Amino acid sequence: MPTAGGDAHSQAEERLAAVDARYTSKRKALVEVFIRSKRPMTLPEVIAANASLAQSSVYRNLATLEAAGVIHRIVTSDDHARFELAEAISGHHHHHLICSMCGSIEDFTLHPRVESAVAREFAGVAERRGFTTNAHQMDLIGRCAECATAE
Amino acid sequence: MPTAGGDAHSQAEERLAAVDARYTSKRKALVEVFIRSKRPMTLPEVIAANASLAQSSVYRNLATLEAAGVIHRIVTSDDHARFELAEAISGHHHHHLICSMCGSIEDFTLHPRVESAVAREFAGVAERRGFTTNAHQMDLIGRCAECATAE
DNA sequence: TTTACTGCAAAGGGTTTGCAACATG
DNA sequence: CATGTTGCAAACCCTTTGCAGTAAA
Repeated sequence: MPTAGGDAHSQAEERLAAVDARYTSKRKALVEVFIRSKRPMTLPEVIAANASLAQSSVYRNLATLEAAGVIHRIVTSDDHARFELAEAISGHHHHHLICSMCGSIEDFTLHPRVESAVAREFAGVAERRGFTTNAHQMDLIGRCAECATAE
Repeated sequence: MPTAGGDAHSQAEERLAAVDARYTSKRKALVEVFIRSKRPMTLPEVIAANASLAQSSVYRNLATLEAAGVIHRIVTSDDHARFELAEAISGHHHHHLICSMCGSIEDFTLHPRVESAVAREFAGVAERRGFTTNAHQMDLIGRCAECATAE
């Protein structure tokens, strides 16, 4: 099931094609930034990673890639939204440690046993409520190691 | 542990006092709006529920109440943030069904067994990463019954 | 050549903030 | 009285959008 890192680009191309969008060099460069990154990134971080990307185009391309299911957007109370490769692309189901002080986000995973127990529960709830579910988010909110000592 | 609905006000007063803030009539009215509401509310909804509340004061008071641990803020990709009573006040540990089309939010709960299995996992992860954890969020993203049929 | 994409600059809009009047202890 | 709160209006700033030029099918 997990997708090898290498064909994230071809996956992206396919998914874009399914939405009648092109996999342009700018979009490729954008996806490349996320492949290289180990954690969700804000827009300034994306542009810092590749200065040839224009702000408005990045926002537009992230929206397009999100609609195509290539990119996932994470919104916290931090100023900037953060973006990462969608799980279907990264092949890496995970959760987030979100620092409520500095807004940084790290990934972590759960034991498969707990993960599937939760998934079953979620499916039951969704069905009972007539809710069509795409995804869940299961994140830890707190203070990262740095911020905990900083204070 | 769960707090009876009735003393949400006194809890709020205590927590505000701990932060050297007053429990003014406006703040009381604001908390009252949340006590009466069954789901997280946006700012326009709060003001619609009590027109005597001024926008900027509500934002400021929500920030104060959030800092005091009385109110919890939920940010989604919807335009407005949503607010609800903090679990310590409502005494009601729950999760959210978030509609990615209309932004509406409903509450739901999990079986205590699954809930505590997840809590244990989270605690372990937090410890290993040096993360000081206050809370977790475990929400379902999808389409509410209305939006699913609407399309 | 037709349609999608890009980038600049400007607009949009939820949230925050300055400040003067007010209430509270 | 001294300090915290309120409300209006203006400022903020992340994000979106208009538009003219450019690349791709």
